[in-house]
Amino acid sequence: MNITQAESRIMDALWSRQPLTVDEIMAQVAEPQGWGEATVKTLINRLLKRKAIRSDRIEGRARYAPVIQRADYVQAESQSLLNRLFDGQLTPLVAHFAQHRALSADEIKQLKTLIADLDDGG
Amino acid sequence: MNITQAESRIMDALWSRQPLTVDEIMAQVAEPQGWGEATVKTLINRLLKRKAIRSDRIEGRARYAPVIQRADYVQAESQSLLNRLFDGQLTPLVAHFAQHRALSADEIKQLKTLIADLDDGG
DNA sequence: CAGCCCAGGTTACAGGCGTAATCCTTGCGG
DNA sequence: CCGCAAGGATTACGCCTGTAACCTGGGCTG
Repeated sequence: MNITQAESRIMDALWSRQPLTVDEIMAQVAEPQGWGEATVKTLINRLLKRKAIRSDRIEGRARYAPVIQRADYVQAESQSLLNRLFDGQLTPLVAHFAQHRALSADEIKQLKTLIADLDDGG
Repeated sequence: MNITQAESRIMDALWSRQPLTVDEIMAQVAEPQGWGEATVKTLINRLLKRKAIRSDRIEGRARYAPVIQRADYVQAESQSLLNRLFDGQLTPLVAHFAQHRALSADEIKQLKTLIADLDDGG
């Protein structure tokens, strides 16, 4: 279920609130892109065709809602990146950021807390 | 400096060893893809044109070497993913994996060690 | 010195993606 | 009941990407 970058903007709108009409999606999505309505409609129809979203006619208007879950999409994208660049492992990615983006003390603290919680909770 | 997925296979070869001739790249790259030589040549030329790699004629043969660094590429790709999916933050990505991919005890230990070292070393 | 072969460069082409205009359908107002 | 407008579907189109065939210039061989 490949979702392109442009399409993912539509998905984002629907993941944040659903179901939405074309106009409502336009409102959420047109912001930085400056897309025309026709463009949004095309994206919607491509997503429909691939069953990534679904349309229900409610009160005479078509409303669109996501079929695939955001978590699944995020998972697939992230795992794909890990596979391509970090041998499928999460730790090397964190290590990379540690070296090359100079994690702030705050971020390190957050991570530490998170990991600690995992230990406890898991 | 956008590098496509197919192109990144060429880059991987050159990052692992350089400079390489077309034949040598073929040897490293053809493996799972089953690419013909013409395909590899095209990819090489596209990368050349965009100055992602460079060619030097050594002993009468063209040898190719990366111009852009792997770390930079990895950084750009990773940051782009974080921006698109995790609000630019690393911690939410780790948190996501913690929830959805059930990190193994071993991975958690690795991460913990890594974070601890960051604290010390930084 | 002529031709051939090979490495390297140039052109090709189909499918996907971003972007959009155009067409069709159906409910509503007259 | 008829036409029109809004909404939704269909078609369009150029660029990018994956994949590859073809052309060319220069050195080796006879």
